[in-house]
Amino acid sequence: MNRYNPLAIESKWQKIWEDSEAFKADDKSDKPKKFLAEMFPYPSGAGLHVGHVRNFTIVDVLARYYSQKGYNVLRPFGYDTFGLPAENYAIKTGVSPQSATATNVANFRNQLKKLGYAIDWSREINTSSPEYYKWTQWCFLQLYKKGLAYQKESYQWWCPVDQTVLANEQVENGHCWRCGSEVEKKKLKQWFFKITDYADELLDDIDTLDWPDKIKIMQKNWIGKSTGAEINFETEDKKAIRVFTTRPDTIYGATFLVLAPEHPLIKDLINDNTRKEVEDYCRNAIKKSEIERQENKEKTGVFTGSYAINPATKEKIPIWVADYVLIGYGTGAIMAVPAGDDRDREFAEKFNLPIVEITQVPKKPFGTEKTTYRMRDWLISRQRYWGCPIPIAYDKDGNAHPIPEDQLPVMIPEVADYKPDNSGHSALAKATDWLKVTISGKEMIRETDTLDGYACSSWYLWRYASPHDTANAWDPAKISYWSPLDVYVGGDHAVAHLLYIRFWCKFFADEGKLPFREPIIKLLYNGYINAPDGKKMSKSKGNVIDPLDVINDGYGADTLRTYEMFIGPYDQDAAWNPRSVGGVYRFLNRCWTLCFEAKLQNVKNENIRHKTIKKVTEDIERAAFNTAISTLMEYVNELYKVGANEEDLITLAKLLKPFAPHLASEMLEQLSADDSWPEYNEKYLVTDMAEVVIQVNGKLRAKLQIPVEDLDNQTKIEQLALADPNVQKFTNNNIKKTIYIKKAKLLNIVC
RNA sequence: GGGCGAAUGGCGGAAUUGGUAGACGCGCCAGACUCAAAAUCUAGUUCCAGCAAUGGAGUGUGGGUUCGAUUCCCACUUCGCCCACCA
Repeated sequence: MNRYNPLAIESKWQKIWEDSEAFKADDKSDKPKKFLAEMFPYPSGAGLHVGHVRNFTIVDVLARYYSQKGYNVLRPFGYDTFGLPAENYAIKTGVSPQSATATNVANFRNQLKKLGYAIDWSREINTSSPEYYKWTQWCFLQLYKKGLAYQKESYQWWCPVDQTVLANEQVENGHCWRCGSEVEKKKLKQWFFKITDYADELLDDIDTLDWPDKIKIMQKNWIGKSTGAEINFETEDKKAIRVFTTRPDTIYGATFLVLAPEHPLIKDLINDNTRKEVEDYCRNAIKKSEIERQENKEKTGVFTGSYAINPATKEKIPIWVADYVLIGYGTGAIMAVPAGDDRDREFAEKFNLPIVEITQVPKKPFGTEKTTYRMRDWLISRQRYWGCPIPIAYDKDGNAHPIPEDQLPVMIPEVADYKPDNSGHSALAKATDWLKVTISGKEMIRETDTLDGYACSSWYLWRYASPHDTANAWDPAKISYWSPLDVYVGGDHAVAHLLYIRFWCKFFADEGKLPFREPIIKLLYNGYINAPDGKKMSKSKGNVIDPLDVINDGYGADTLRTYEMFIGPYDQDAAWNPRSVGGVYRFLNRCWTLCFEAKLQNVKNENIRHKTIKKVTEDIERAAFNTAISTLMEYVNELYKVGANEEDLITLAKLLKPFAPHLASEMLEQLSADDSWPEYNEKYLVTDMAEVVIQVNGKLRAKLQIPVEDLDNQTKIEQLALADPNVQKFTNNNIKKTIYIKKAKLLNIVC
């Protein structure tokens, strides 16, 4: 007797798919298209983990399902290869990031092939290859030309260990998202993208997206639009202090002003008595790490010595400095209304400032209407070697000049030592020859900052349309055929990446380079897979499940894939259960046995077969992969009971193929069948007899088998129900009314 | 502090629009096959009572709406995630 041998079957089909370039997408086709992708991974040295497998398998199930349905499917793959781990590894070992990245990509590619993914390998992209980052630099220059890439000196998050600036999104509870060390503030000249120009459109278009509400709400909160007013308060010597408030109507209760410690007017408001105290306070507050500000929410502040006039009450009110007012939001100054705002009240109580109830509301509002956003411009400078060089050079006066497009890419030079120095420059500053560049005949020095990795991932989906184009970032005709992306799958970057890619899409649409304003139609945001103990998998805890071990232990890729789809709803976190893996293996083994070992039976299974087709199809459409698989399990269990005919096995193999493509291909080959997605026929969904549930006062008391044509005959059903002894026991001939729901095949007798 | 979500057997989960709660899988239990084990197959498995038919209870807690509530409403408890002095 033969046995299900997944490893033999899988290597056979993987070779067939590779040799025939089975998943090469067609740039022109009469068929409707589907463009599907996962959030491309950072290829770490550890290789694939089970979380990747969940993410990529969802895409693969959809890609195979739509192919089987007759769509022209584009399912490419890429690697997000710039980043700190490769650079830190280089600093530690001397192995260049270029070389470590090549090794890791090759390892990922081999592992992906062992999973049998339906990837168009001719479209593989890699953000750290010069052919790719040339166009990342080109994108930067387009933004620069329109004034959307600009330099500004400001206080920025600085990670003292990684020696780099971090964006707001890369600071988690006052700690660096990479190395976990406490971050500090540093005043630096940095490059920014002006994402705030698109704040309104980014906000308004969220409602048009077929994305999870959770993500949409997070993006809305991140953008944080609020409308209010800016009001000028004059000091006694006629200096204007502009404040922002969402409640201009509370101005009669404004009893003092508060400025952020970084506010530029502070130096004009202090006097000889207050100078030292205020300057000390500001210096400390600016230096104070965010973690200290958070841990100690006790209000602190100092009086400047100056007063302003409340334009509503004409009262003289003191001007204070306090770090609970943030320089980056509004105008960096507020009118404090302690009677209406908890923070202002706390401050007033601590410093004995007047708390005045709001007695009137101004008929004509003070100030001018103003909208503000919590979202700040996107800080893109990174003082790191292993990133996309910013295509800028400086003349001898320090003025920035773009590198001409025909001089792209600005290549990453080879260096001997990858360590950044402590002057705030990356290791690129050590490449002395590379630093020198001639633009329009003038000697200049190159920018040594590199771009935030999120810039590289802000356009990669469009590169998939024409990954080898040497004349364009993306081919206009091909991108209009494939884009926008129909389904994007991932479990990370709810705000950052998914907001940035929307921003670039809108910008390039305005440039006439993209014929759509939203890059991703549908987003599936998958949950994490945790260790069997329910905790996060981590090397230090030693609870990591290696997906390649699961395959090589003999279960095979089909079991691994099917198990990860069966583990639970795709959007929820799940804990790995080794025993359940065995259960899925048993299921595939039963499929194999039915096809290769069992005798075909002359049975009529139309009803169960067509019910199965309908349910599995609908479940895949609504991304309920776990119940699609349980439906297939029910079908197999039924076929074991009643026997299977050839049509049953063909249908089973076709429905199974998105999840277990190797086994299904083997079955289809044995059955000499193609893999076209089966259609169900409504006429087989109905049976001769139907079960009607009889309730008395909402409690189940009997089940009746009646001919289907009698389902419309309520009188007859009632008669049959009342003839049932168990129903009689509970009704006692005392019936108030009956409710019959045909759709639910349910009769409720109320008494 | 604010926002969002979740809570169902021994465990993971199902119930898609208010209509038979517990599909499917794990585990457990019994049987078949075997010298035996593994593998495989068959049957059972929410709890309580009962040989059984069947009855009672039951979806975090307390209330409400309804003929009927895991599903809708109100209050609460616990857990998870996100944001967090944004005026």
